[in-house]
Amino acid sequence: MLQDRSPFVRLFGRYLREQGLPVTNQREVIASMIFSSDDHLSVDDIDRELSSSGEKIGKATIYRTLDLLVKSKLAASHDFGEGFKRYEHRLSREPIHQHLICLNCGQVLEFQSPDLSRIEDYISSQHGFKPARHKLEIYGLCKKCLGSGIDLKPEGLACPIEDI
Amino acid sequence: MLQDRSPFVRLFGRYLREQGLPVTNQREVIASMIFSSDDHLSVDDIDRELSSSGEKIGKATIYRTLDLLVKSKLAASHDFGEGFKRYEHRLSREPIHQHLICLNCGQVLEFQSPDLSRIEDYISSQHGFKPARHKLEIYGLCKKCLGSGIDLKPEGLACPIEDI
DNA sequence: GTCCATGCAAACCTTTTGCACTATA
DNA sequence: TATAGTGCAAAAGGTTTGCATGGAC
Repeated sequence: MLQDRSPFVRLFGRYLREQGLPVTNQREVIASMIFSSDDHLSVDDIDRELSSSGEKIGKATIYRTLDLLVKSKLAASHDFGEGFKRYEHRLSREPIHQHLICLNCGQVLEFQSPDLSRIEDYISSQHGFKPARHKLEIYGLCKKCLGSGIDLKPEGLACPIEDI
Repeated sequence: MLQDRSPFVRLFGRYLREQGLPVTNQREVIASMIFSSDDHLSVDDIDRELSSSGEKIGKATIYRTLDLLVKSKLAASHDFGEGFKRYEHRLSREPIHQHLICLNCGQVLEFQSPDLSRIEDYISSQHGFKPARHKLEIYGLCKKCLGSGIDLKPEGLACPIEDI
């Protein structure tokens, strides 16, 4: 059971007012949907859920509102290589950019590793690079899919380099 | 100066024959372009370079050949969130999936961190996950852009969560 | 001669944009 | 009432596909 997330919708309203932008019903509905779900939602997910709850909001408005949520830093967008983006709220203090992604069922699990920022700092300093954010994605098979006997098959050359 | 990469084109030819697929001139030209460059090439990069060297190869053929190169595991595709994919050869024995990406000029630097596989193994075991591959991307500003005084500005709420 | 690849154009999918209309403040 | 948002449809941009032709084997 999720805690009440309506304060975050109000926070988004505050952001809009700060920017001199109108707080519309559509924006609040979409924000509320993002804040109420702990999943990574696609625009299509949102559109389908809006339709099934009787809301009539155009896709363009969904895209435009998601842009605002990302700009406000209350939400973040991800690209898991599916050909479209997914969006999630950023209610936790530290945004998590580390994911375990199942290649079979597409489930996304978040995790955090304190060691990772050490790696980020070290590598960056080695290259004179100023890091702003990072993204670690581990692709593989989740517990559930492993349990149902699914396996991944390699398909390329057995040993590309040594075989020349 | 790059070493001679034509053996890899022949290797790709071998892969095609193994699969019962014809080895065509277009496929060899595209493979050769991938193997001769150590950059991450977009389909557009390839198309432009083909045009300027007088080759007339359709975009569909480029896409289809890149698919084959990826299947053969002689090349890999990346999505850096630009809205299109980039391709690179995988001639190094261990494919590198760690990148420093400049948010200003788009330059991509590869790096390797031995500590990362430790993290991958540890996290995976914690979640009963079977890792197949990973991707670590650090976004920020490269040395060159930092040197020319570029900086990144945050734009969201100063402190989204505490401010409710 | 049989497949399969190629090139072109059309289709596709996600995302963006233009515009007439409506709602916010 | 001024300004910006909304919805729709069209456009845009990357990628895929259908089909007639041409090339590999």
